[in-house]
Amino acid sequence: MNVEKRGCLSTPVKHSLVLDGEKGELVKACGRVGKRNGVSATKTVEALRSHSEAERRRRERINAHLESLRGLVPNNEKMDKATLLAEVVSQIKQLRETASQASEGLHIPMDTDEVKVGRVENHSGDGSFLLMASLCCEHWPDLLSDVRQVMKSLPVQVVKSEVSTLGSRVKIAFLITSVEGDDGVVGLVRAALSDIVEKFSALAESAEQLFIPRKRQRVSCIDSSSNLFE
Amino acid sequence: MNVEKRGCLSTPVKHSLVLDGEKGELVKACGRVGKRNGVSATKTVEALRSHSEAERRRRERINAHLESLRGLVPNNEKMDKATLLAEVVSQIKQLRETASQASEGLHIPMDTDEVKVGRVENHSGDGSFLLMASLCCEHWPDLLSDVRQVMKSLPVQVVKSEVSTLGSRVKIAFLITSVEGDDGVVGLVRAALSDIVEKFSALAESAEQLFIPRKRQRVSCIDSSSNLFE
DNA sequence: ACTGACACGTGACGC
DNA sequence: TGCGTCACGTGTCAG
Repeated sequence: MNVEKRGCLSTPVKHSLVLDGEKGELVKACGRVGKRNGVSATKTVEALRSHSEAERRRRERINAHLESLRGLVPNNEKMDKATLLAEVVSQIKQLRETASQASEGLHIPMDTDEVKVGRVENHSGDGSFLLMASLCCEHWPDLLSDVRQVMKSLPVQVVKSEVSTLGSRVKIAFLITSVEGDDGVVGLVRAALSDIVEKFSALAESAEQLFIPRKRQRVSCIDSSSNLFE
Repeated sequence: MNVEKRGCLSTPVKHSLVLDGEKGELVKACGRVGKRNGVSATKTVEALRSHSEAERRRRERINAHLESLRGLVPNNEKMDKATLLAEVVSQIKQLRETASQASEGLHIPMDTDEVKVGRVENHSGDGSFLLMASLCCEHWPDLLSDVRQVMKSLPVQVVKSEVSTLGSRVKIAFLITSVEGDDGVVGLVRAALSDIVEKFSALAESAEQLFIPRKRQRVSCIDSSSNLFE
């Protein structure tokens, strides 16, 4: 067995004192007591009693949370403690997946940087092409200005834009048209947007590395960090 | 104690046999063995050993799920088993809330000005109140700056903000928290946001009245007018 | 009879 | 030191 072993298993048997019954009573002193059964015995049994009570409190706390978890999974009752936990972990994973899926269409920023550019179906066959572009990254003070400037420099026209924040993350989505129908413009937009998110990555790497070891907050979904309107 | 009690607590002490050591060895027979220590003893110790091994397997299963849960909460390591479970239940509740929230509010700007402020259910009972606020109005150049400034002056903290545009209309939605639980802050936020939309109405009334009779575009959902990044 | 699941008390370890 | 947390073995009940 390669796992670390703690607890009483690796030690020689003791079981000197046994506490039992509704009230703490010393029942057995099977091993060598060694010394007299005077005041030290009562002290020992009292310590033992408080110990077991503390342990019972801990168990009650854990089981209370476990029961409150039972109320959150679909098949709440009559479930193994282990399978309940398994159900909980799958529930969390599924919730995260659906949350991120909902954010696909709803533009909720995730915790990973990304740039996506794709062509939408031609909306009216008038030679112009419709593109859907989005970038997701950390927010920094001049992000919107930079984005504005970059988009102005591209041979596209922004039809609709939507910026949403979640904590310190920000996602900006565009609906843009381009008269140049080839795929070159797709790569162009993607490169420009990638430049922006990489610009921040490089900018952050220099300062972040000291006092923010690896915060990487997972999707805890509502947090109180900075946002666009700070 | 009114809870059902199971296990060895309510029974007189037994501890007839004790299994210990790396391999199962019978160490002590403290109580009355009663019968001979013949084949029945070896059978008993074998049963005891398989029992403890099964229990260890069960523990390992539970702890494995617990560890995989640790990987899903934000502060994964060095956390109490109980507080870990508490964190998990709050995580699930928050994920459900945000999931339901994401599905309901599409945040598409309408063509009528409006300000909505409402209280969301307490998200974790930690005294802070969660508010949902949104305003919808025409877009003008300094709208975002004004909103930013107003929100900064309020005794609230913006947790999430989302701005979407449709044509020349813009809708800005906030998820904000406030430590002051009374309804005063609701009115405060509503008044501040109403100030903003009225500010534009007054500003527009002076100039608009001549050359923009009644544009009133309906919800044609994707159009190519001005946007936030123009 | 046997297995799995639970609660309990207890030793070890950390602060 | 004492208090809290953990893993362990064990008694006990249900299927």
